[in-house]
Amino acid sequence: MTSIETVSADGENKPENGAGTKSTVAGDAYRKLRALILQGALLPGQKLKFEATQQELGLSASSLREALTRLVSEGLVASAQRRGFSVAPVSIEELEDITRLRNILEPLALRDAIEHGDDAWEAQILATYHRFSKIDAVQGDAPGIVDEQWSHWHRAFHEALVAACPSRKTMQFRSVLFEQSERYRALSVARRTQPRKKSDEHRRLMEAVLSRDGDAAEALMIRHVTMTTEFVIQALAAAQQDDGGRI
Amino acid sequence: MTSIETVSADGENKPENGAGTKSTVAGDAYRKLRALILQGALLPGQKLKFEATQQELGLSASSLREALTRLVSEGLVASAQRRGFSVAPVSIEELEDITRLRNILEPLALRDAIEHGDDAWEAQILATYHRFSKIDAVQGDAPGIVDEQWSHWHRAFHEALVAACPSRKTMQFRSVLFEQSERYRALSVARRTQPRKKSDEHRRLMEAVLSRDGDAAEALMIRHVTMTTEFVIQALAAAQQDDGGRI
DNA sequence: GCCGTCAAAATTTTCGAAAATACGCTTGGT
DNA sequence: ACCAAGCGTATTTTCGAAAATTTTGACGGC
Repeated sequence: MTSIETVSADGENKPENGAGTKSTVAGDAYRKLRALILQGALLPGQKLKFEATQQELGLSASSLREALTRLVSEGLVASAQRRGFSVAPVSIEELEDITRLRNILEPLALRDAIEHGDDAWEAQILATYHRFSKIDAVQGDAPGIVDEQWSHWHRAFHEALVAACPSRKTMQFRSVLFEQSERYRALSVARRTQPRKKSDEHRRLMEAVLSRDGDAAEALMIRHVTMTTEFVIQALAAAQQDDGGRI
Repeated sequence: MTSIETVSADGENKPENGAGTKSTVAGDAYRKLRALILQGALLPGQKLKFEATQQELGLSASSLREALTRLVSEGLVASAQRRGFSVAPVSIEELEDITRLRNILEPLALRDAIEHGDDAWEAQILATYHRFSKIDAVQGDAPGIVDEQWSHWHRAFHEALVAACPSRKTMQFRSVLFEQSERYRALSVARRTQPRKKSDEHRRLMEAVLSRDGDAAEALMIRHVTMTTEFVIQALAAAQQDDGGRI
C-alpha cells in the first residue's frame, strides 16, 4: 500500500515528489475549482453549467462530475438532483454554525498537538509563522483584494499548529471547517471597504503553543476564530445592504 | 430551489415522494455499495475492481467512479491514486479515534436537540424506539448474522434523538461517524462467537432525553458509545487471533 | 543466481457522444 | 385573458470504448 489519498486538504502537494508527480485530470479539476470557490472567483449560488465549466477547465463531463461530487461532500458545492451543480450558498447562520464547531474542534486538535508535538512540529510552526508574518506585514491594506500568498501561509500556519494532533478524524473535520471559513473570509475581503487592521493574534497564539500552555492556546484560538467571524459577518452584512443580498 | 442533496445519510429516501422518485444511477450505486460495506459484505482492504464491481451493479465506469468518490469522502472507501479503490481498512486505533470524536459530537447534538426539540421530535423518538425495541427483543441471538432491520431501526432511533439539533454541520459529522462506527459493529457481529447480551441502554437514553435531562442524557450517551466500542474491540481482537489479522 | 529492462496483459482513467430529463415557449381551449 | 398540455430546446446524466498507467512475467546480462 502506497499513498492513500486523504479526504481533503493535504496542505499542498508539492509539484514534484521523487520521480515526477502523477496527477489525475479529475483531481486537478477538483483543486482548481476549489481554489476558484475559495478565493471567491465563483460566487455563492452561481450555477456551474457543465458545458461552460467543462470548457473552462478542459475536461470531459465525467471527470468534471467527479470533481464536483468531491466538492459537494466538502460543502463547497451544492447539488440539486438532475438540475446540476451550483456553488454552495452562504448565510450568516451557516457561518455561525461553522464557527461554533470550529471553536470545539480547533482547541481539541490544538491541545492534542501540544501534548504530542515534537521538535519537528515546533520547527514547522516557527517556519510557517515566519513566512506568514512577512507577508502579513507587507500585505497591501487595499481592500477588495484576495491575496493568494497570504491565504496560503495563513492556512499553512494554522495547519502547522495542530499538525501533531494524532486524531485523523479530528484533523479531517477541522480541515473541512477551516476551508469553509476561508471561503467566507475571502468573500468578505472582496467586499470590504475599510482597510484591514493588523493584529498580533497569530504571534501570541504561536507563543502559547510553543510554550505548551494549553489553556492559553485554547483561549487565544477561540478568540481568534470568534473575532475573525465577527469581522466577516460585519463585512458581509454591510455588503448585503448594497447588494440587496446578492451573494 | 428545490431539494439540495445532503452530503450523507438522509436516513432513508422513501421510494415514493409525490410524483415518483427520481433516482440517479450513480446515487443508487453509492447507496448500494455503502450498504454492502456497512453490513460487512465487502471486507476491509478488499480491492474494488472496476470491471467486477461494475458488472455486479450494472453501470458504467464513470458512474461507479462517482459513487466511489463519494464513499471515499465518507471514509468507507480508500483510493490509491491510479491504483483504484478498495474498501477502507479498519484498525482498532481508528475505531478509538472515531469513538473519541463521537463522544464529543453526540452529546453536543443531543443537548442541542433537547433544547430545541418540539412535539414532533418527541413523537418521532417514541415511534422509532418502539420499532427498534420490538426488533431488539425478538432479534435472534445467533451470532454471526448482521440483522438489516435491527441496524435500520437502531440508526433511525439514534437519528431521531438528535434530529432537533439545529446545527447542520454537527449533524453531518455526527452522521459520518455514526456510519463508520456501524461498519465496525457489523464486522464484529459477523465475527462474534458469543450471543449478544441485551441491555436497556436505549430505553434509559430515551427516557432521559424525553424528560429533557441533558446531563443524564449526555452521560448515558457517552456510556453507550464507549461500551459499544469496547465490545466491538473485544470481538475484533478475538477474531484477529484466529484470522491472523486478516481483516 | 540475481538484478534490471522491456514488452504483454490487466486495470484504471478519461473522453466524446447518446440517452434521459428538465425547462421554456407556443398553442389551443375555456 | 388565463391556464394546461404538448413540443422543441437546453442541460444533465449515463454509457461504452479509447487512452493512459500500472502490474506481471520473461528474458538477457552481469
